[in-house]
Amino acid sequence: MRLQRQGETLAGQPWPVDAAAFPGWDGTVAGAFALQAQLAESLLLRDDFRTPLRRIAGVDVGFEDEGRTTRAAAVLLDADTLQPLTEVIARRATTMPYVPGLLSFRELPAVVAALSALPQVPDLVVCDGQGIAHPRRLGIAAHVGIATGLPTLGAAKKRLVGVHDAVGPQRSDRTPLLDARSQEPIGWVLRSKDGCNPLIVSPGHRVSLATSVELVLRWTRRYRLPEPTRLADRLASRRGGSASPQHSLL
DNA sequence: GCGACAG
DNA sequence: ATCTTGTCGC
Repeated sequence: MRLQRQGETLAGQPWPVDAAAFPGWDGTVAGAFALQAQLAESLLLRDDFRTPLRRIAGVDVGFEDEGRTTRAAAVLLDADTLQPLTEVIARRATTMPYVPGLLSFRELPAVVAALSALPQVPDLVVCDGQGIAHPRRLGIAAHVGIATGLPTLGAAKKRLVGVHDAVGPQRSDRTPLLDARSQEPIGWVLRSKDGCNPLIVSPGHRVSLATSVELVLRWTRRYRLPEPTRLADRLASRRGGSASPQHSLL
């Protein structure tokens, strides 16, 4: 990789801009950083969702054609039984490369398309990735929340930023994820299953720090990932599992 | 300058 | 994320 001047991207040129999804973005890294910081100011970090929750959704992304096509899967499930009600898939041409910290610029368009294809609006959305546990507090879960207005939270398999103590070995054991500089809490490191690596949980939009972990724990059954994200992950990654409604659109 | 770095 | 077999452990 070669040098990079101000206003340019890693490839030396601005990326194609999706005006609808990223209003005002100039396609540069600097512009993306500024947009993230600005959007993060609109995040509501208090519980502001329908109770009791009835239908929740899980979203995840996979790729086809050696990465040329982005495939987003959204699964709507009953908030109590966690049984899948509907599954949809949306495809979009991939426009951006993966850049740590800019994941939403690559996956958001397809994710929003998939959520829009659901027959009913979910009360809360679980995303595969960070919420506010991000350099500028706008991980994909937070961005999806701002873009759709829906309550969201992120359940990531790995840490992007933040520091934390060791986590206990038992399911439900957790430790706060803190901003390395301010020491402010930005999420949790949660042992969702015995013997498995912990999850990094953080609120996205309209969900509090305290509630984000409780919900992820409540929605995690016999696997490491919470059901919403686990099911969406299976769909997006072209894997199967058990029988369930397959309302594929697109 | 040297690592770290969601999916 | 994706390419992929076997293998160790609950």
